[in-house]
Amino acid sequence: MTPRTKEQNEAIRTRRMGQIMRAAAETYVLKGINMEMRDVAAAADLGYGTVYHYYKNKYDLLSDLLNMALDEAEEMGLNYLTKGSSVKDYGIDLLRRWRKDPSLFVLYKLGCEHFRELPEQEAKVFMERFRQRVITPLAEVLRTVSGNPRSDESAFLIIGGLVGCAGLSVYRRSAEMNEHEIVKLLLSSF
Amino acid sequence: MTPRTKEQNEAIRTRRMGQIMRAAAETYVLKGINMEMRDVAAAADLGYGTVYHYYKNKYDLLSDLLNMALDEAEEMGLNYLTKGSSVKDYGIDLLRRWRKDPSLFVLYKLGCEHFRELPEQEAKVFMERFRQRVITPLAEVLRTVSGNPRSDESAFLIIGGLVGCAGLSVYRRSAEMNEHEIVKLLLSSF
Amino acid sequence: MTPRTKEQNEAIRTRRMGQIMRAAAETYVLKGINMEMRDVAAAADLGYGTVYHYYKNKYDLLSDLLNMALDEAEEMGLNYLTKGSSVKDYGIDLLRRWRKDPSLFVLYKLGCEHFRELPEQEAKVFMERFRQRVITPLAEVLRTVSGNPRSDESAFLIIGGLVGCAGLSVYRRSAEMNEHEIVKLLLSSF
Amino acid sequence: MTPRTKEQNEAIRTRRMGQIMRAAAETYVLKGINMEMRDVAAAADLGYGTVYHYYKNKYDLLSDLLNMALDEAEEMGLNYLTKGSSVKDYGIDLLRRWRKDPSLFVLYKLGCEHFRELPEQEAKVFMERFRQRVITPLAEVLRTVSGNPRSDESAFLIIGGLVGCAGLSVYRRSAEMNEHEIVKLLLSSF
DNA sequence: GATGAATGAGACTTCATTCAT
DNA sequence: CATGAATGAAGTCTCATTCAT
Repeated sequence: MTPRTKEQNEAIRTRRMGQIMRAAAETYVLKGINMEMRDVAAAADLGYGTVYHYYKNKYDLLSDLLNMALDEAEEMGLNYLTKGSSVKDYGIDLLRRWRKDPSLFVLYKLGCEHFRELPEQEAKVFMERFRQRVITPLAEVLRTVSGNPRSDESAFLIIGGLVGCAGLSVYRRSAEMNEHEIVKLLLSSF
Repeated sequence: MTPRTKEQNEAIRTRRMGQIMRAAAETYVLKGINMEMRDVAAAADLGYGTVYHYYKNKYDLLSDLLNMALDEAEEMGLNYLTKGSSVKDYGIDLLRRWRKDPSLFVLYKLGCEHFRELPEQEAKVFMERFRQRVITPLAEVLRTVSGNPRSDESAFLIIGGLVGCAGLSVYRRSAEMNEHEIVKLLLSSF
Repeated sequence: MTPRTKEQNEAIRTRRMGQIMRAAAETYVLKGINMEMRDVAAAADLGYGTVYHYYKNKYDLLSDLLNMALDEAEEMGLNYLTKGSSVKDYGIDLLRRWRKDPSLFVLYKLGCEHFRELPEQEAKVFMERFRQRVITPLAEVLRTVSGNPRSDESAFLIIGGLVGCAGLSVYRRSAEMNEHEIVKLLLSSF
Repeated sequence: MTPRTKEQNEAIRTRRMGQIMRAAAETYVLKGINMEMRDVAAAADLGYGTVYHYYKNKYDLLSDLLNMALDEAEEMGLNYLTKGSSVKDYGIDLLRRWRKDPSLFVLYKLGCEHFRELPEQEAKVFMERFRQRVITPLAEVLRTVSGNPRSDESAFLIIGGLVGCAGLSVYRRSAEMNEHEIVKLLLSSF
């Protein structure tokens, strides 16, 4: 009888956007940049008009997805720095999160590809953010731990290697991923 | 106005197809699966009708590209097995070839993504070939070298890690790539 | 929490419909046939669901608008005929009303364009009404005043010319419109 | 056997663009801003992909149309100024051209509506051009002829009135338009 | 052999309209 | 009565592919 309150609407919006985001991440992992809005809508179990109710277009959706993931990635990095656990633990943690949260994996994957499939301008912006909020914090640690002067480069390599290995199971869509084996291969020197 | 001889025509064909293939690989690296035939033609410095003169369609072109690369990859593997050089040398060699020949990198990259952006049927076929002609030979060596029983898995991880690391410079389109650093990171245990 | 009386509801309805109608006219002037229901709702300072609470659809709203305007136009014509003022005064009066009431201007504007942006059937109906209730009465006067035998044609031309001139200030959304100058230009022979 | 020469291609392009432009003008007159690219293509007797081969999008097409018309309008104005014929002759000429060349009519029509159905930025640009290349030259003449100090305003009114009147027959899609009657109504004082 | 004009399937996106609250 | 979330029909536009020269 009375229309929904502002709060109710806000709650709906929040829920829907989460739903869509999750669907988008899954769809992206499956199809890559050619994911269709129809697929996303279907995966979110919504009409596809609804996706456009919340996101102006495909790249807007992808942007939001990446920004959310950047927040999570940064927070995870800080958390790791604070707790001061080892690089190996960091790797294990990362691999586990990627498996649980596809959007996080998508961020790192695109980051390692310099976001090349995004519109040029956007790619530049995200690359900068990725470097600042993900790579540099890790590089900082590497510098502390091993006195590596080219640690930015090394941080990139570590992430690149992890992404490459993780992709193998992500794209196989197998539940299993032997984080320990990967970390042993890549991070045995830490 | 004398017509060309058969040999001359054949020579032209061969040259053109090489030109197109190389252009396709470069374009793929730049744009991913969304590379346009127009881009390929432009990169090859040919009219875009010409690409269709040589290749029936986009996937035909991509297939040819991947098959060529498979040949090269297999040969390189055999060569390596014969000469019996170390896993590290193999890695270094691989990284160098990827830098020089984008199509070879594209093969390994797609392989690590299970060729997921190709039409399903084609993806299956290529995945099978990739495993047989690239992964298994490497796994064989690993088994010999280290007695690793899960060596297929390990071979995949090594390739995945290398692809992830190599991508960092490939996509940055920088000439430099520190093969030794990458190999030290990934293959220090070999 | 006492429910509203019938009268109160009726009053609300009337007020709302006026609000929406005026908003629709303003929006139409601004955007033309591509006016969006969202724009109308926003201009009326109402939620956009509310517009649909009162009008079944866009053309229903436009129809109502035009019918209201037709009533006013006809009444104005009768009034003018009765009072027997000059064609010039009629012109001045018309220009003033258009400035004050956008919906009236919209009616004449669409009339001069044969309602061509409306669905065909509706266009026909409105064209007929427009002719009967607006053009013919004016033509009648012209015939009396100047013995013009093609007075329907002339009436149309007069209205067309006035609409064309008025549009200049209407679309500029400037408050000022020099009615006297316009009438001097167009109706100096009357 | 040989591909087309540059000149042949250029000739084709020119012809096609003319064909499309003419079709667009006709379609615009018929449907207004809601003209569909399909309609334009059909009117030009071309596949609709072809329209996009020549014009990036609907507004690009409309822009080109208006710019062409601006050229013609300006030239006509200059011609008229040079020959020094009367304002009445100018009116007659204008009305005749509008009848023969819909794109010219579209320009003046949109000009009188401040190009309000175009994207805001574009509207501003075109309004400026319209004023400079169409209105001001006419105003110049009016100033000379009648010493009118507000001649810009008057020039607009004259054009507005003519457009309003001309629209009556244009939208009726009747071949006949009594230019003399219109000019007598509007320009008897010149 | 080489080219670019022409095309339409299919993806993207808008917006009128429905509907639950 | 009032609202905005949800939806899909219908339009816009891209791009792989065909074809005449």
